[in-house]
Amino acid sequence: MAAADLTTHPGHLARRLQQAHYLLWNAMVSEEITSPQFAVLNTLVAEPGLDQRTVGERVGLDRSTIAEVISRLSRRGLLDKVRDPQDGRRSLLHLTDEGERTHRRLTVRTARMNQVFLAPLTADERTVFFDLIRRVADAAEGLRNPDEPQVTPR
Amino acid sequence: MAAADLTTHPGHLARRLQQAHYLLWNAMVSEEITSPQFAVLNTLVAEPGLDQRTVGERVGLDRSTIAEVISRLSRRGLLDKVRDPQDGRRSLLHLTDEGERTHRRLTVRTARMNQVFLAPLTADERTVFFDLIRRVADAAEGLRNPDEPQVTPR
DNA sequence: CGGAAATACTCAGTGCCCTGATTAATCTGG
DNA sequence: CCAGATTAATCAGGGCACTGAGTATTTCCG
Repeated sequence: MAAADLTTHPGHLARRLQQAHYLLWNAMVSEEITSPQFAVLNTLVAEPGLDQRTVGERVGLDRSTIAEVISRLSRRGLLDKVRDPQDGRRSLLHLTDEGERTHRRLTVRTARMNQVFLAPLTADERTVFFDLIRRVADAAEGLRNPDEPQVTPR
Repeated sequence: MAAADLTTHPGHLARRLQQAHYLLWNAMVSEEITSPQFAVLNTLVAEPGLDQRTVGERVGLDRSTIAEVISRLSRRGLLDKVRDPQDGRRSLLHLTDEGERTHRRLTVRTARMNQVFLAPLTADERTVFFDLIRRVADAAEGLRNPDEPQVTPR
């Protein structure tokens, strides 16, 4: 009795949206490099030499997950990992030439995939789509870190 | 050079949204039962006796994942799994009393959590939020099964 | 009837995602 | 200066998500 309607549950919709994206990514972008892996490459293109924890923060991955993703990228020779001589706890990350080439190649394909993914929406709707999701995600993340100012600097 | 802006990548936003939901679920609903597990319980409340594959279809999980989720729920005594005497390939699923109690208890908490999760949006915005996500997810799923009629019967 | 095709499920393998505990290095205050 | 707190990374463990291959059962058709 009284089963809930999952189509009005944001968590269920978020999961379905992510799954749909996963499948399209595999079909249109790459079967080797995943979307989170691309996010890491993209961050290191913008800010080479970041440490592991900060990269995780940029792309929204916790310490354990970012360690796994980086270890896979490193194993495939897409990035280098060296101990910070100034602070022996940190590992500093830099893309290899191969890593930069891969990023460049996938950037083009990712843009194409996003076009297909968002095709059902008009330009105005896409703006709203981004805005609504961002607001919900940001607010929920804010609940986790009550110490941070409500508008995160940066 | 030329790093992409991930805040305009729907896949990245979808992942962040799901992670935010995961954390809130853990904090406000249950640390034992996950959101996909609740979705399975919910489906079996509405339609007892479904087979495994159909449940997976209802909640959007592939054959392997639904098998794992069901095995966990079964191990915890929340559902029973019996071979269909009419068709020896199928396993038919029914909630136990404990499973129904758990579903009832979590339904209340889930509703509360959704309120908190969607708090940043007005009532109108929530409607748009659901509509946009559903349209994008449905369209992407449609790309996978080109044989299905564009408006799925049911 | 009987073999080929389809179907439901399982298994192995890869990757993402989190928490809690541990280890190593740095920083801080008395 | 040095003991305790903090921080970066690792490790163990549980769960979600997919693909490809394999098994058992049923169905379809000649």
